[in-house]
Amino acid sequence: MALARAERQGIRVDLDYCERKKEHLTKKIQHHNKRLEQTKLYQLWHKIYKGKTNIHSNQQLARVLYKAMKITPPKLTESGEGSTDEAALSQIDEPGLQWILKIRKLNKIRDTYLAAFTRDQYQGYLHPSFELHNVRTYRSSSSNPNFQNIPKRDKEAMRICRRALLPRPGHQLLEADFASIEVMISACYHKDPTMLKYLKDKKSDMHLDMARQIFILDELDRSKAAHALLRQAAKNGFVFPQFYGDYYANNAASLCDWVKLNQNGAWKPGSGITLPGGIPMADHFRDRGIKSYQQFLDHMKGVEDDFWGNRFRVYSNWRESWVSKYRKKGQLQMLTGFECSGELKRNEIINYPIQGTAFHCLLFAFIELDKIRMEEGWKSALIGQIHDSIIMDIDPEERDHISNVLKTIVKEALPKAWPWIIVPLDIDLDAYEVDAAWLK
DNA sequence: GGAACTCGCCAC
DNA sequence: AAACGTGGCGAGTTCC
Repeated sequence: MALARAERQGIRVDLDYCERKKEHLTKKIQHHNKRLEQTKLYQLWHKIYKGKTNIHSNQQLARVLYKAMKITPPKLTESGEGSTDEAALSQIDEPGLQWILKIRKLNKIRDTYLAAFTRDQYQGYLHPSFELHNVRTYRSSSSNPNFQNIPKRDKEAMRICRRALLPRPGHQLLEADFASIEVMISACYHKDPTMLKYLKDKKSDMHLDMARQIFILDELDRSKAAHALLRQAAKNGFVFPQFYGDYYANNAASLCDWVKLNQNGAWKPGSGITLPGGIPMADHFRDRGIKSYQQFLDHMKGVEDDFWGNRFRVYSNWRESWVSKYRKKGQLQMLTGFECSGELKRNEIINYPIQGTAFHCLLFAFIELDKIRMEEGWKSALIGQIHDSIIMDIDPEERDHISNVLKTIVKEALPKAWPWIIVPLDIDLDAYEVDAAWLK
């Protein structure tokens, strides 16, 4: 019912802006099209496909690149065909591909996001569906339009799309995000003492510790830009993928992307990002006995063994026993009481309970907040939810009260209702300007 | 002309 | 033993 009420409230959308921006994008796309048509790539393409030439066909592109031009595919798709995704194309040195990538990106913004906003709006408001019956883990899904995948990381796409979404006049948009909710919930299952210490002690920093170990640096200082990047690399290139069931060989490749080192053979002195003090990453590693990608791979194998065998031994044991229990019973039961059955792979078995339970914490907060909103007759509205965050359209006068209510729900009501929560949950609020779109 | 499929790409 | 988890959706393509 709380989700249904959010659907009915809706999100205000700037229709004039959407129309203007779609036209603007169309002109830009036409311009990139003209540049593409001047390339050798396109001329060969047109020679093969004549009147059937379609620059949006990846099947045609694959045949031009990998058959006609005899380029070796840098990577393959799931079904074994030569891939034409961004990662593949950016490894091919062929003028023309840059225009394909630019056109793809602008098309995506125009046809997936802005077009959906104008198509799905009713009287200037979007009413995306939030559904609870689609996802195997008991998370939610969203559609018509999907409110849970609006661009954020790519700054250009983010600005163009989010500029279209507004608060009601005189109001402001507000996001309330659970802090590290999946890691917090995982700890409620495995109760690993090392992990619990990381989560309870605000001075400790798991990702920084992992960066120290991965990059063999004793002194790491988050306030230095290069060190902050190494921490990000450790977090997104090792720790989180490991939690999801990834392994060291993939991590090693990803980490090399982060620090700009080769993924084959020896590392050239002077290569890689520069560390504080002006030392190149490759030289730093060389002085510590790692001179090539192969040696880095061996190093990462050791880091992984230590991660699960020593640092998070209890977490690792929980995974194994959780998998055996599922295999014995054919079913797993979450801390919320929800069950999953059917054929599950190892990584699914260890991920589902964490993902589903984390979302149920969000749902608990969403429902309680909505209840209090109705009881107290707020002008502010709950308008959506993105797995671990609540999106509101608020009256600025009510902001402090909403903040207090939310903090109380998350820090007091939630752990009281669910005593298996043995970690300190928190939620961070982030408000946008009054009358401003969904961007900073 | 619609269903079902692949591929690519956006979010958490 | 296994090799990153969950979705929605647009465009192209193939099948019926």
